[in-house]
Amino acid sequence: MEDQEIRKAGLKVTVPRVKILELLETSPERHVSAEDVYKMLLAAGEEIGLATVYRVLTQFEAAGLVEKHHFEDGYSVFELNKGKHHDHIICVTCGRVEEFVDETIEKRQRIIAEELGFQISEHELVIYGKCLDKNCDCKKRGD
Amino acid sequence: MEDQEIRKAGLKVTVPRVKILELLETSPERHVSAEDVYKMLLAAGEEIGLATVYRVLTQFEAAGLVEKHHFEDGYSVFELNKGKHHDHIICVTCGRVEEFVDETIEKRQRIIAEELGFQISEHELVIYGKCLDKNCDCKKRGD
DNA sequence: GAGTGAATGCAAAAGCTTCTCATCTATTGG
DNA sequence: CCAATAGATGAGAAGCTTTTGCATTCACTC
Repeated sequence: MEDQEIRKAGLKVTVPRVKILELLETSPERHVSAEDVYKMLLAAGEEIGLATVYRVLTQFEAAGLVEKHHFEDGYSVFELNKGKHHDHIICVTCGRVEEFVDETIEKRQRIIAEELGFQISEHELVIYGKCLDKNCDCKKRGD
Repeated sequence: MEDQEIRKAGLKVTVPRVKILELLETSPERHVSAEDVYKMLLAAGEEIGLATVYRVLTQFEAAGLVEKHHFEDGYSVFELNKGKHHDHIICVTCGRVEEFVDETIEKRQRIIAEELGFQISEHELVIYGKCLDKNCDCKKRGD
């Protein structure tokens, strides 16, 4: 299970690494900060230091197991790498994050980069807006 | 000149504000960090505190005079608001920033937001890549 | 030109993230 | 199964960017 992925990444299979990977795979919220992970581990009764959480997430990122994003709040969020690229749309009211992929946008980006003489290594598109879903928690709470 | 814009923003016309706005208008690099601004002011012989630079830039942003962006390096960069929205492509080698606008991408974003039930307030698209321009400083330096 | 509310500078503090280092642990070979 | 060792961890210190508190100074109004 998780052990193999960690081993494949060239890392020793340790309790913190297994627990963090497990947590990323089972968390209801895919996009979590290091602090979130730390708190969830504490809540689950795991004694794992915040520094370790940062180290492990960084290693997982280097190994391609997770992706790191910089949304507008100043801290980073991590998510399990599902293998397929996608962009994000975030509700400025409730913070809900939705993912999407649009081949038209992807294609235009490649064309633009070429026109400007760049060789794309990656890109990050984030749309901010208000989610209009009546059933969203932020509507029920009225914030 | 600058005085009017500052006054229009509902702010008193002070030396720090005028100097910072001047600097943003004349700087060869459009995208600057607070630290950059601070250092440029020092270099120009101005005695303006870093805290003031942050405060002024934040006020300018609130007033719509400048825009703040979060690229991948952990700190924020500011640029003069020219009025028309644009996205960025950044060279991961030399840090050069180019701006672009693509109506196709803009349109797709509006459609995606609508489909997902969001009302767009803003968005940020950043493409990272290597610039292939032989004349770019980063090529000449060979980094 | 005086009065007042806002702006500034400095230092301290606050977030997030990384580093240091002593201690502990997973892995390997015997 | 155990010892040796390279690597991992935890706790706190430190680093960076950004914000805040407060006494002082300044811009605008009358």
